[in-house]
Formats: sequence, C-alpha cells, structure tokens
Amino acid sequence: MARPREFQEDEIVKTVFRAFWRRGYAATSMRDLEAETGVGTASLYNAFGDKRALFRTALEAYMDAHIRSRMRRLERMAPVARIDAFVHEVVSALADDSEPAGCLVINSVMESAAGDRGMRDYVAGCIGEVEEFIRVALEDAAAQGAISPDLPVRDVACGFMTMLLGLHVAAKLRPGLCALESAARPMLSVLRHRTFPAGRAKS
Amino acid sequence: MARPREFQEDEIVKTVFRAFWRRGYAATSMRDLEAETGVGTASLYNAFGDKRALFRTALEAYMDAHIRSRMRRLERMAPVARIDAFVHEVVSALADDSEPAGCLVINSVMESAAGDRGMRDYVAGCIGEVEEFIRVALEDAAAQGAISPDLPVRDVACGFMTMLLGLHVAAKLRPGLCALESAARPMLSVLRHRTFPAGRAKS
DNA sequence: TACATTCTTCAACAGATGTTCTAAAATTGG
DNA sequence: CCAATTTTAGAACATCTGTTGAAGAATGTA
Repeated sequence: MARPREFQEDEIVKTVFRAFWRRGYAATSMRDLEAETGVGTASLYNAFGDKRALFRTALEAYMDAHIRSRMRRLERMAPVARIDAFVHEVVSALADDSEPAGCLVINSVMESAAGDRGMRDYVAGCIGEVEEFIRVALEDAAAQGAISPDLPVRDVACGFMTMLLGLHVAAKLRPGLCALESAARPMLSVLRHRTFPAGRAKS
Repeated sequence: MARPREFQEDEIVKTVFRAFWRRGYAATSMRDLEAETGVGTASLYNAFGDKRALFRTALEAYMDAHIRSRMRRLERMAPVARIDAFVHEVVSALADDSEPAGCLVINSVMESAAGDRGMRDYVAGCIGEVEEFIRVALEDAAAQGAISPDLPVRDVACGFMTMLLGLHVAAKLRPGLCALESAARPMLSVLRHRTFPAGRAKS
C-alpha cells in the first residue's frame, strides 16, 4: 500500500531510551537521536510524534525492559527474600558501570518535575508501581508471620521506596558496590527486627 | 579609582541560587538571570566569570544559607534528638510549597553528574558534609549509650543519608507532609534501639 | 505501467543559547 | 578639568534547538 518503514520501532525505542537515560531529556537533542539511531529526525517525528511523545514512549519501554520485568521475575519468591532480592538487584545494576547511571524514570522525576505536570503524573505512577510491589511483599510477609506483625506496612513500604530513590541519587556520584550495600543495609535490617525482647538490634 | 558596582554581590547570588534552584542549571538561561536579578549579563560575566562559575558561587551560598546553618544550629543538641530534629526540619522544608522543590545541591547531583567531573566532586563534598554530621551524631549517641552499641555507625549514617536523598526525590512529586514523615519513620525507628515500639507506630 | 500512499532525505526556519564586542557612563586621583 | 579605570547597556556572534516543507523513493493494487 505504501513505502514500508526502514527501521524496527522496538529497536529504535531501545536506542532512544538509552540515549535519554545517559544524557537526560533536555540534554539529548533530536539530532543526537538521529545520529545514534541512524533514523532521520523527520522519520522520528512521523513515527512517534514530537520529542515529548517520543520520550513517553521511551519511558514506557524502559519500564517494561528494566523495572516491570524484574518485579515479575521475583514475584513468586518468598516475600522477605523478594524484597531482599529486589534491593540487591537494584544495587548491582546501579554499581554496573556498563550501563548509564541511575534510572531513567527517577532521573526524569528530577528533570521534568518542574513544569510538565503530565510527565510528573506519569513517572509518579511508575514509582507507585514499585512501591506497591514492596507493599504487597510486606503484606504477604506479615500474613505469613515472616515479619513482626507490629511493623507498619505502609510506612515501611514508603521507607523502602525512599531508600531506593536515594540509592539512585547516590549512584550518580559513582560510589562502589560496597557503599551502596551499606546504604541499603539499615532498611533491610528493619525486616529482621522482632518486637519481643529488647536485646539485639543488629544488622 | 573606577566606576563602582551598582549591585551587592550577596543579594544577587541569593537571587541567582533561587533561580537555579527553581528551574535547574541548564534550564536557567543567562537572560533569565538578567531578568530576575536586574543585572545585565555582561555585568554578571564581569563579576562572576562564566555561567558555570556563577553556578558554583551560587551553590556555595546555598550551602551556607540552607544546609550548613542548619547543621550549626543543631550541633549542640543531644545526639539522637539532633538527628531527629535535622530530619524533621528537612521534611518540613521539603513540604513547604513557598520554596522551590527539593534541594539545589541534590538537584545538581542529578543534572550535572553526567559529564562535569569538577561539579560532581564538589556536590559530592557537600553531601559528604551532611553525612559526616550524621555520623558524628551517631558516634556521640553510641558513646553516651543513647543507641545500641551494636548499631553499625557507618552503615546507619550511610542509610540516613540515602533516606535524605530519597526524600528529596520524593518531594519533587509534591506529596504531603504526612507522606514524607511516613517515609522517614522506619529509618528513625532504627535509632530507637531495638525495633518499632509495639504500640505507637501508626501515622 | 500508472496511481495512491507512505516513508526518507535534506534543507530550511524561527527562536533560544552562552558569550563577547563596542561604546557610553560613572567614579577616583592628579 | 583630565586621564585612568572599571562597570554598564545593548547589540552582535556563532551555534544549537525543536520542528516542518518539498522533493524523491519504495511499496501494494489496478
């Protein structure tokens, strides 16, 4: 019926979100994307709309490839181990120098929070998905008696999410794996606390 | 000897760091600064150097006015109360809509971490000052027996700093004061020796 | 082969950016 | 008042930005 696309959208979007991930939204120009994808800007506009829409598409692809896939992969683990594994996978990914620093979604919170309310709502939703993943794990753990029933689940989930956000900021300063693990340890120890005696509050 | 300045540097720098704080480094143009300070760009270049140097000057002024002053004001409190007060002041400031969102230094971690190593080292130093403030407080607390001697001071300090970083990301999404307090509560509970006091842990 | 339709290439646009140049203005010491 | 020196105001600069227009290229159908 007409001339076909010369590129595969999935591949291009993957390249695009890596570019945004590395340099940020504003600092990545359409010409940068043209150079890195090999697709002309006019074709990008034709296929995805304007820069903002392309960024939204890239964000969604990033969420699927890097965040939701991890949550799905871990969701059948025992609840406490599930949180442990999630945190440790995030820490490992953050310490991996072969990937851009931090997380595209969280980077975007900082960058687009000023001004673009639609974008802010979107990334808030993404982060809400992760917080829910943690909250569900905590509820499972409480139901199974794997954590103290006195732990306030909502607060602890909120605390974990905040720690994860903080790790992503810390990762921008390119610390070592050990430093990130140290940063995560105190919150993880909360899961091990028991209410009974007043003796041991160890890591 | 020569024509005198028509502006007071301190005042201008204060206006400048507020502008960078609100919109970020890249998104604040020299013309924006000209409009907000009432000082022509040529005068800004003459007085401060280029945009990057002006930003460094602004960062330093921000640190003194908003961070170091707080640490100095609290440093004579009892150690656990000192940490409590610091965290709660940060939370209150973050929930205050009359000031720009987040913290200029932490915003800069996210923005300038890519590329500008000099800037990254500088903001890493700023954050190191805060982490040291917390670490010293924890050491004081341990020495006084105000916290369990088994708490790993370095890890907990690192955990607190990470939580603080995370709070500043969360604040960009403009949650309420209560949500920020919930986010901080689990880490604060680590200080109360053992675990969540079984009774009063709800919001 | 011819048409209709979609894609690609490349140039162009209008506006914004950091920075600098020119010339005028304001001050102090002689 | 003159000369020296610094600050200003405003235009000018080259470059980069997101986006679009015009013309040609590739396809399926008739």
